[in-house]
Amino acid sequence: MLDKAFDPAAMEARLYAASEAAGVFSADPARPAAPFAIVIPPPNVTGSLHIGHALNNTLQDVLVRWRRMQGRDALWMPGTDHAGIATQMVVERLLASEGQERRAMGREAFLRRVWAWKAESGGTITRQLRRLGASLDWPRERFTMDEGLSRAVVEVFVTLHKQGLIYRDRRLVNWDPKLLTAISDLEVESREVKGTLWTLRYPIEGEPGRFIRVATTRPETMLGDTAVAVHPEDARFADLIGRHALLPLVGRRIPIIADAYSDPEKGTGAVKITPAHDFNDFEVGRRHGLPMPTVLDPEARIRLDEIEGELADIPGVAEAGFVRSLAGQERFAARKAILEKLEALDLLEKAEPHTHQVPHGDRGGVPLEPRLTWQWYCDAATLAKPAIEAVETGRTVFVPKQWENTFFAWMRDIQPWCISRQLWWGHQIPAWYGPDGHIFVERTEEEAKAAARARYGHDVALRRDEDVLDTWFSSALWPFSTLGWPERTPELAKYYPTDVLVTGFDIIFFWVARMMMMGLHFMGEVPFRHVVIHGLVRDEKGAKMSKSKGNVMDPLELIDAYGADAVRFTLCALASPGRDIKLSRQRMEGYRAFATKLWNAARFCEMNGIRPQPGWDPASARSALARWILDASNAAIAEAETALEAFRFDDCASALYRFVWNGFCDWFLEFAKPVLQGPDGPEKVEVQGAAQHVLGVILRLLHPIMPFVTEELWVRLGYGEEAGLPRAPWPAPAPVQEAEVARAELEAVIRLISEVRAVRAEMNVPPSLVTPLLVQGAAPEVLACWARWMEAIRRLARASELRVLEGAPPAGVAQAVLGEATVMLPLAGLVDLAAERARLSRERDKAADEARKIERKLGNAEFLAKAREEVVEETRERLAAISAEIARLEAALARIAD
RNA sequence: GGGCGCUUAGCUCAGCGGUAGAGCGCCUGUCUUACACACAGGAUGUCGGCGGUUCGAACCCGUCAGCGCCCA
Repeated sequence: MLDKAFDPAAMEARLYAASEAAGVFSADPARPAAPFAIVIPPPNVTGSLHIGHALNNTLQDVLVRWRRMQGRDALWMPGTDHAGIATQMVVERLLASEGQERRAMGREAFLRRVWAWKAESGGTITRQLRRLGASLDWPRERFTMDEGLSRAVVEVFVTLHKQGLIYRDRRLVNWDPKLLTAISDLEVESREVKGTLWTLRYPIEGEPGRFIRVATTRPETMLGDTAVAVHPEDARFADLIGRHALLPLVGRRIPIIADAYSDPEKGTGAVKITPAHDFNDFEVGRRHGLPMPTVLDPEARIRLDEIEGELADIPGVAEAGFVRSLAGQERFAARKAILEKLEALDLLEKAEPHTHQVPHGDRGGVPLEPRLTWQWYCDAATLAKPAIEAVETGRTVFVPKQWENTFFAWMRDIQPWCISRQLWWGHQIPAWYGPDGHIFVERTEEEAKAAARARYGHDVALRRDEDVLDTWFSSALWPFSTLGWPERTPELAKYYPTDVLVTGFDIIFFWVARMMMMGLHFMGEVPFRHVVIHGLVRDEKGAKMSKSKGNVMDPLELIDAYGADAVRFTLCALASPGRDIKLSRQRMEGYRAFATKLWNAARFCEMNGIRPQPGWDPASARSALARWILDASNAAIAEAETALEAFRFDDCASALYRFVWNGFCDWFLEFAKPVLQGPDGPEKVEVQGAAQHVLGVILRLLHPIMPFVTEELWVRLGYGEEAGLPRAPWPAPAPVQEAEVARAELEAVIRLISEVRAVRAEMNVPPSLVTPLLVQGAAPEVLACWARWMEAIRRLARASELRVLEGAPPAGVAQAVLGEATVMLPLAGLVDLAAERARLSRERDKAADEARKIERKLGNAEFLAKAREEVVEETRERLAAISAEIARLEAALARIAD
């Protein structure tokens, strides 16, 4: 016997372990079944499961479990990402706590340490995914830094380099002065900062006392100014174009140039140009062939080596000694010193409060410095073209389609992708430098040496590039590198392209776009057919969850409290496309109640001799009740399937919720009770047969969303072996004879019971009081139908009998109008006649309102002429029905008039 | 500044051309032997404002307002 309530904590770990051990989550390329493949968005190896992962992986698991049950050879590829910066930071912090430092220990020792950390702590998130119930194919688990994937990375790098799509370039990059590495445009987060706009005066050469005023938010970079730009059509400065200003403090002669970049409306109309420290200035510098001295070192401290020779002393303008004193100063300290000096020289005109956007590193969180450095770049624009085309032609479809615009906007204006990082943890770039600086990009050191020998005629010492690749470079290969590429494995042949990618919109650029580019370039085919984009999980007030706000909901804690099934069901039910999810504990309580409801329905079945009957044939069902529930379960199957095909997890969840709770429990089991508790016989056998069949359908339909409670019941009730449900066949619709007739029959009974219940409740009739039902005006077939269901009506409507009223009704009746029939409940002494009159009048008025609306519609000649015929017909029928009802209500009122 | 999305019952959200829906909450009643994480019943909406298209608009188009996100 099942316990009174189910206890998820007691069963989840056991059930998962059994399935995993039985290998039911494993794909098999040798199986003839059609594939269904999803690759997991690899979580950071440093990560632990947060609510966003819970959503993302629940949705994937629902799809995978569903397709697996449909008989597909389903592969859900697990793995983690080495997460360059994040992991390096974690291990560096660990070292710091031990009083150690990365540089002091050296690269090799540090990397050994990271691997040791990974071996010890890297499995956290994969353990947590198991608690969620994620049916990943664990034996295939991969890591972006493992041997095979690293080989794929080298292969891709070398190939793209030989194709000219990866190259070295010296240009401005976003430099993180805290992490001391270049980062890509995408890792830049612009933050609004309340700062100051300073107006500086640069003296005009040869005209003492005349100045050009420039506005800047970054006075500390002025040491690297090599021009002042004004708009070519700005009359105020026309006579200055072509002349020179004297750069304060430094004494450098800098030209006043005309460039449309300078906006006459902004600031003073003149801007200082610092090509090595500002992206816009860099472009101006390029256009005008300006020198580009760097005046900040990697840690954003002042450095003077590139301008040392230019330092001069000009009274009232430049002071070489002062500038030298800035060397090594941190950028914000230098800013302060420079402003003070300018003020002292009367070259600082004003300072105004100014709010502006300042680029920050998304990892380090400090303001970035544009820095002129050599880095490796990937020609994303070239790779993007086929990816754009693939989405345009529908080879890959975004769901919701809306997101394709976001994808296009990014891809059509894509910039060169800076792929080198000045870190140690990651894939080291396979490039070696010869003594003359020539670069050899090869798969191995041996090949690089051979290439060098071929070039120089003898062996030379090669120096390997120290940098590693952007983490997203290896992630971009994930859909094929995990399948064994560059080997031509059976897995690659069978599962690529994968079917679906499920992810959040925040990584469309980082990851989806890059997988599209690399997949198309190296596999010649898109990496996935559908990209399902889900929303962000927020707290119940709609605020983003964050540690600092303290509103984080920990999925593991939620699983402990409500069970994994309830967490999963909640996430599915709330996953409306294109919307963020506002998650609340209250919602989760509601869906835990649903799991309990299912458990108790199964318990009821068990108590009433409802056991699995594998050979039971639904087509043999004769009774209306059996046919009705079988037909309803067919509808539920269709609804669930349609929803999942469209990635409508919310629709799937609500359709199943309704069917199980309202259809199966509230009506079917209630109707079944009189039969089940009555004498043995064919009727009971048939109801038991239908019940076991439909319960089996329910357990399978719910399994993708609620794998644990369904599997526990599946096994406990005897539907199958342990670990059997994940591979049980997805339910097929059962053939049902004359389903229409059964539907009409049950609808008539439900209607009667509902109406009688409503009347009783409104009249405050105590449930303990049973009454006869007196019927007037019912069609003979309806009467017959009700008679057949008398036992159920007796229980559910608390009726003692149902009989046709001959002659006048007794005094003190409450009445329910159902179409042509009127049902009366004799309640002499109990019924408050005034209340009953009020209730019936209210109903009458509502019906009359509705009738008026319909009449107006039918009175409109244009409606009759232009509306579709079925619509007109339907409207007429509605009017007829409602008119009849009004007449019955009037009659009922007349019967109890005072 | 550009782009996208949202605005429907107290709350969270479905519905996206032909009779306004669900869950929760609220109110009333009930230990009716599967389930009080339950059962039965009830109340609650000029579907953000305005204008247009249409026989007919929550739904399509325009416009305004408020909110949110992304990119400059």
